[in-house]
Amino acid sequence: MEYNFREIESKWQKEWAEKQIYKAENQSDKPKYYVLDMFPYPSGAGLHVGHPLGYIASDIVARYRRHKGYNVLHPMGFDSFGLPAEQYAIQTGQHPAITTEKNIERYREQLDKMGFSFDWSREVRTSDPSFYRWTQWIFMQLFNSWYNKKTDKAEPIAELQSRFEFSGTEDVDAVCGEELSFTAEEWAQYSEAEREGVFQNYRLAYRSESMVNWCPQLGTVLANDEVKDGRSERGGYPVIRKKMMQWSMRITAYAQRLLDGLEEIDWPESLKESQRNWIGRSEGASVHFAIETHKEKIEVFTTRPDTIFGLSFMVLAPEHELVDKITTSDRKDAIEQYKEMASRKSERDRMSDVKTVSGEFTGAYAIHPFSGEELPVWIGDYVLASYGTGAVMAVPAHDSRDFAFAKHFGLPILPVYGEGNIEEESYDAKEGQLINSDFLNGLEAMEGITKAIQKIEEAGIGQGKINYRLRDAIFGRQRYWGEPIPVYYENNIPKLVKQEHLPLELPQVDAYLPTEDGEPPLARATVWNYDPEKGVVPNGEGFPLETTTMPSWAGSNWYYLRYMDATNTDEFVSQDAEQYWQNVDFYLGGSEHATGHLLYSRFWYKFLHDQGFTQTNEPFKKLINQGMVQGESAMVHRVEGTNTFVSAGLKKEYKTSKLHADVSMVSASNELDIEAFKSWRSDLEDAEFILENGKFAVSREVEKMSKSKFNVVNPDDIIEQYGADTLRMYEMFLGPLEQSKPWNTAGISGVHNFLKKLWRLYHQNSSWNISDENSDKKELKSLHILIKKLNEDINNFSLNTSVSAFMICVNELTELKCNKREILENLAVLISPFAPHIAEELWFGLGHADSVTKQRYPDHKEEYVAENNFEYPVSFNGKVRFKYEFPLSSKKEEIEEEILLFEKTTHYLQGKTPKKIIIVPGKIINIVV
RNA sequence: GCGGGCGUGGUGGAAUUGGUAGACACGCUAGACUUAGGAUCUAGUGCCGCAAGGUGUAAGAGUUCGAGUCUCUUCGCCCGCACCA
Repeated sequence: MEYNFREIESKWQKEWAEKQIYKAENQSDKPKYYVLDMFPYPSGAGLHVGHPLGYIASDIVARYRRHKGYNVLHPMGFDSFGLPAEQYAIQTGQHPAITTEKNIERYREQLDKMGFSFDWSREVRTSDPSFYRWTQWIFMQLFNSWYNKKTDKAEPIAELQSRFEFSGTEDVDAVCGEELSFTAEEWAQYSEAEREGVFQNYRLAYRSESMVNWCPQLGTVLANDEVKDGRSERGGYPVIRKKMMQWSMRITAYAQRLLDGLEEIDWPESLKESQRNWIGRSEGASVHFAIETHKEKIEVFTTRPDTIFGLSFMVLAPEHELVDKITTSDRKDAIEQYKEMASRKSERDRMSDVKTVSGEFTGAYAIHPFSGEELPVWIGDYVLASYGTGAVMAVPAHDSRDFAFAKHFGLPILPVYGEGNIEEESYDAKEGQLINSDFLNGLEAMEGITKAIQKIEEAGIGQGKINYRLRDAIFGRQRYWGEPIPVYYENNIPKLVKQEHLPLELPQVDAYLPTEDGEPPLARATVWNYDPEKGVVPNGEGFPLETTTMPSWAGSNWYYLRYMDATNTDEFVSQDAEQYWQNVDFYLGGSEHATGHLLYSRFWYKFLHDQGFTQTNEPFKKLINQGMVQGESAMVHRVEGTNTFVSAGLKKEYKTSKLHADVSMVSASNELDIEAFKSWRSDLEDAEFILENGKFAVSREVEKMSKSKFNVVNPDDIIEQYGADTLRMYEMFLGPLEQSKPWNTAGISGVHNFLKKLWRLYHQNSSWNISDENSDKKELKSLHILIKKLNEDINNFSLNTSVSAFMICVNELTELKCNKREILENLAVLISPFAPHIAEELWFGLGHADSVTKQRYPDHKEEYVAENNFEYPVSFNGKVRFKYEFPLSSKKEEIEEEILLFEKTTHYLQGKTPKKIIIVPGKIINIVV
């Protein structure tokens, strides 16, 4: 009987699906364990071998935990709103829902072949109205909330309203766009529109005129994390800065809590560091500077208030609102010209051009608050409008950027620390003693900061302040294929759609493009107005609905909560389900979501926590980033200007250019199938080949796996050839989970051979061959070492070494010709998380009717792992510690004899006698001296 | 520039956390069985050397009885942030 993986795998997959064996219950006496994969965007290309890497690892963990007696939630779904489906729709006119549905079907088919233990009854799709109705619902909660700094949590906006009615802004300490100040009487006089304007300043989901990243090619705005190096993350199109009325999320309200929360979660340090950088907390002071001949004050943020006496000028960002007000008439033209030039520069230009110093004098002077001296006010594009207050106090002696500016324009450089050579460069370190600084003289830098803040506060010109780099997240997208924002406009006042009208479903449109006058695609809909009584009505009736949609991260912000109670039609998740599952115990996904998805979902989770909907502080307790599986592209070398190809080893003798060949035409030993290559493309039909030792070789390059590089390896093909169990184990065997690695099919035969060897252990001469005799010590030892190793490895997510441990054990058992029932039963259970199909078949073959999945994972017994341990007591005090190995066969007497000899001869002991010796034959011993 | 991580055979990668470096696997070399199989089994395989032996974890130094592991310097690679005041 051969190991017929095709038959075995399809048989058990069918069986598992029919019996719904992986369905998780929301009530159980068992402890819960929530294993989550980052759900995929179903692209048209289908899955390649890289995608399932994480799913396999999490599936092993999920199956292992089930064996260990946990009630495991291991769901899967699809992040099905997104750009590619929309762009395909623009080209073909086909509704994105149709393409998406097709792609999901294909994904599901591929996933099913790999034997995953997902509970598909909980599947979610972000583009499904039954799902996004709750995304819209959460948006409404955010719209109806403000952030109270005093209680440090989000509270209902109605509560804020009653405060305004009672005492205006007095006693209101809120996170807001700008500090407002009005009395209850003034509030009473405000019109409805004015009031809403005030509320927008406080709501957690709000509209504001703000600088956005606008991508003309994509026709939409992008969030900061969707822009890389001044270009769009998707597509790589240029992004420009533009002022627009936009929906935003006040994530900045949660900056500190998002930072603090990182301490309590078990995530990779690098990922936490990325989030810390992104949040960018810095401590310092906010200082107001008076301007000569003007009422207005310039507010700056500085981390170095200690250097305030080294201040010699001020610089504003060109976009700063005070620039026009304070510029003197003689400087007007120059300033206008400079502003014009700065606004034309794209963000990318501005970043790539950090070395050129530029700026312009406004003609105005600010007053130094302590010395009373005049400080010229400049504008310069090295000051960013989006950070701090968009203005800096320039201390050229102790800040390299201010230094460059001062040198360039010949402004004074006043040192307040003696260190460094300020003729050459600024001295930026926060070390040394202050000089030339009045009341700060003689203080150490850190003391100087504290003292300066104290003096600034006493003088009433500012206060200590913590500033964050984190910006509010732009939430609206000028796209069709996203969740409609559940808002309509009554006399231009944004109002929420009634809850009973959710979901607010995407309307039909004639095309998926923006309109001619640049309105988002939803503006094309003819039925896109709202009547609070009737719901969505044709245009012409009711009030206009919002036409922008939510960004793709909206649904992925909270999908993991929906899995807990996926079919609930009354709530986004029931309290019972949420209380039971709480949060994700183990989350697995790529590191590319560090400052996007993983930050936004923590934000929403904390918001929902404030609302009393979630129990814990953090959504994902443990997180691992699986590495990317890259492709090994095959490059053929063509002699330039000809249709002649030269084998890789000879390419140096010719002038060649390279092109990608499809990896399916290349053998593991890099030999190209010339006939297949010729018939691949019409222009290659009459190609000629210069061989090397009778063969034509390609060269290999490791690149991202992609269709355009012809290096995609399809898991379906691997499964067809070797089976899902081999694929699963091989992907784990490839290397550490976190590490990126190229896919190389060459080694897969080793894993496949292992499974065949495993199979043979249970069979002899084509039939099952199991002995009911008792197992002997060697067999038990081999088994228990494996159990011990597996328990350790799976808990450490070190799955590659687990596969090796299986191989060692099976090699040993094969050598021992072991066919004992006790050993083989345990082995079937142990391998089940890794290779579930073969495990199930072996378990079945051992005569069991129930599924191997339900078996308890064994614990190892120390007595088998180290059965000959004994202690050798000696009297001696010291601290030397070393190890020595005895052969496996050693007897106690032999070892003792050996030690006596050892003590005499070795110089490590320096004539001393060891205190305690712990001995494990076959292993290294520990000698504590 | 700042922050985080890494560097081990021909290849993927192990190393009980300071204790036999190279587990396991691929590849390669021999051989066995064979009416050929992409089958299975045996032996070998870091490098130099016929061998004894020497040498060896990017390079150099240090701590230690002992360093792939700890410290410092240099080189190289990867990731994140970046005119952030």
